[in-house]
Amino acid sequence: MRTLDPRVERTRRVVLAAAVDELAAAGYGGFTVDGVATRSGVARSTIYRHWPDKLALISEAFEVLNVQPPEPGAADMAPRQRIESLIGHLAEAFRDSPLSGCVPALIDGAERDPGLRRFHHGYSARRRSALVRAIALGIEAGELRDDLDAELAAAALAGAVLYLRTMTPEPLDPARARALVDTVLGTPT
Amino acid sequence: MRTLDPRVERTRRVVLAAAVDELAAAGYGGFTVDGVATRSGVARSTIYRHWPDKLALISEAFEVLNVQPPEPGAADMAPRQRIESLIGHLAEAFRDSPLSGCVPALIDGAERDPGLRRFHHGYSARRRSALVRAIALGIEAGELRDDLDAELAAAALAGAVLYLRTMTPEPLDPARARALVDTVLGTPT
Amino acid sequence: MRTLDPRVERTRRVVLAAAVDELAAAGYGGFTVDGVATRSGVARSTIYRHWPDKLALISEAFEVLNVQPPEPGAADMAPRQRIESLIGHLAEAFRDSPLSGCVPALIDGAERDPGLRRFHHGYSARRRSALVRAIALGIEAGELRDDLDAELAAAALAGAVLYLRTMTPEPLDPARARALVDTVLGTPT
Amino acid sequence: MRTLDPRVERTRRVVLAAAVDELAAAGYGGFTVDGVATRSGVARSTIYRHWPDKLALISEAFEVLNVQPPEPGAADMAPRQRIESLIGHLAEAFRDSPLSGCVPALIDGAERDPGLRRFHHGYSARRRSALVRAIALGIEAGELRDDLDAELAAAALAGAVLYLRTMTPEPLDPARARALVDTVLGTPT
DNA sequence: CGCTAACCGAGACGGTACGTCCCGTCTTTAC
DNA sequence: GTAAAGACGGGACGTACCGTCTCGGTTAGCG
Repeated sequence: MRTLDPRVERTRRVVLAAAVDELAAAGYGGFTVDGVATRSGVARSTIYRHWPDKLALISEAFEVLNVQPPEPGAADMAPRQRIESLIGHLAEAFRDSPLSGCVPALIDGAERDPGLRRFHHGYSARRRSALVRAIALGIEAGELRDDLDAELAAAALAGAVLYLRTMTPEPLDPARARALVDTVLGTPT
Repeated sequence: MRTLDPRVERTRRVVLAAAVDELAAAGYGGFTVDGVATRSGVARSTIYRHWPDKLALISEAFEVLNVQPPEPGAADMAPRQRIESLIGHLAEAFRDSPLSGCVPALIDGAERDPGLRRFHHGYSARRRSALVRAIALGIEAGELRDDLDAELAAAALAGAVLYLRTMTPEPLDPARARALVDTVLGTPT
Repeated sequence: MRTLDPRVERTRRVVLAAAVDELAAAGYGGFTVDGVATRSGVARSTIYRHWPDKLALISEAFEVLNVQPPEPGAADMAPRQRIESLIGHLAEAFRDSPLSGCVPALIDGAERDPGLRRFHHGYSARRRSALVRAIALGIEAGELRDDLDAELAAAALAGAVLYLRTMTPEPLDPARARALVDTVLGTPT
Repeated sequence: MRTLDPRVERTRRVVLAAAVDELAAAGYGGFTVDGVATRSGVARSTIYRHWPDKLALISEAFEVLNVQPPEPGAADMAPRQRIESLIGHLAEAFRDSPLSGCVPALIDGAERDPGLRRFHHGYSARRRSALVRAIALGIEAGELRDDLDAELAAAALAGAVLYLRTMTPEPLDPARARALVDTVLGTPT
């Protein structure tokens, strides 16, 4: 059983893709195994052969979305530029990507299911840490105010994107990422 | 129909209270009319006589939670003090109040149901406006940096509270509200 | 709740009728609640509201078949005539009636389910007792051989009908009921 | 395929044995290919390689049970003795043998499946013919009443055994085989 | 202070989705 | 190269809610 049966590989792939679609379309609450079966063309019984229940499927579908933003040439960027880039990517992801439609579902789901919560918090921590690192570097380099709490600043930056996405009709326009950074971290002198 | 039948009044009251409990306990997804009926001791049919469907009940349950933080003596406070107070209240609400358990549900629910979304965004806007006003006042008074965008700053402050509540295991400790304000708005000179 | 809700009465009636059909068509093994739902036009969920499970429905469907052959003027008949009449009716029932198609199902079902078994044996006993009584009367009256064991003779008579129905392609022709009686009880002198 | 692969022979043997067990334990309705696979230790797919479907396996399992009662020295016995012996064997088989548990299943199964029905009726006919022959001989020899219909008498004798097995809680005690024969055929003078 | 209108409880009903179990077909892997 | 493993589509099971509906019984408050 070392090598994976190609049928299994194929089934897992198409079902997960369909699950992501379903999640974005119907949300955590409206997510339906029947819907995934229909979308994917895979029989319900087959889905249940691979995932013990709906929750397991949802959790794994979320993991599919977990595509870390690349950090190419992170070292080459000035901290502030790096921060703007990260926030820009975040705003982008929260506006356009399939992830965007799933964020509310993920937040609610994490509230109910411990496993999903673990995944969700872990993923957020990983994403956040890049931002925290960049802010800390900026402070160290004297490029940012030294009264900043890097953790809180990161939470404020990412939180603003989250807030505008989930609490207002208009998510943050990626073009305004710089304005946000300026507001929170101060205009560079 | 001017005066309300006391039976109706009583039914609406106990059902809504039960609905809030149910929401906090089971979340948006696990919310069950049967559950509310059981909790409240009111028959399911009676509930459906007063609310057209589950969503309407949920929406109205949320409105019950909508207790605007009082603004007594708002004028008496210095803007910065006022901001700290508002954020402190927000952090409090997001940690302890029954509202806290419902926020994730509300976020996901708003994503699916237009009516709930309207309510949710409207409510957030009302809450946010107090913060924006205070920040604008602070800028005007020269108490805050003049390169601040009041709207973005408010989103960053409230967003940090939201972010820590929904994306990390630990919501913001109200005692750290001041540290957050200092980080986002700058330490007062 | 003394009087029965007419909807309930109606549902029970049409579902049981459909269940009898299904039983005759598909047998004990092939019996399907879905099939009954389709036949009856009653929703599956409604069926399950009235019967806890498939078995309960099957059992009650069998009871519907339990229409005791009338014993009008039983006293007026000579014992032998009475016996021939009973066997004739039995042969008739085993050839034509809806019961006929269900007998094999009943026999197999009784083997698996204790409740069904109780019903089945009790019903058989009631049916048999009329025959036993008639035979005993015949012996007493000197109309039948006195070396007959009434119980065994009844089992042989009813058993022949059962045997021909279940173990051969051709059930007993009711016209041959008399021949059967003559063979088992002896030709009247 | 002239000579049988010993592995095939072995597989057929153990699977059939397991099938008989399964049949007796679960009945026609509860019979499960999975169950046979588990009981026998042979993989489901292997079973399906040797039998086209569940029914074929069941049918052949029944044939395993088809061990005709030996007729050694049949010629040596007086007809009546021969009849008593046959009925005694039958009563025995219907009380103790693995066959007994399968009879109801066989009866119901034969009702639904033509192939099984053919087998079932054919087998019954073979078994019955020995009885019919013995009765006919007895009539010929003047040992039995000459108003007997041999076929009906055989059906009555075998039917009584069947009836008591399937329609009453107590199958016929083999010790009472003689009493049954006496009742149906008359006490020998 | 009695009548009428409404509210209330109980719960039947048709649906939809869940997660389980088994069937019979089929591919894939391993011996 | 054949047997074992087991994936797959399919379909029934029994459970849990949903939202609609009908039915009597009670209770408020108007006349």
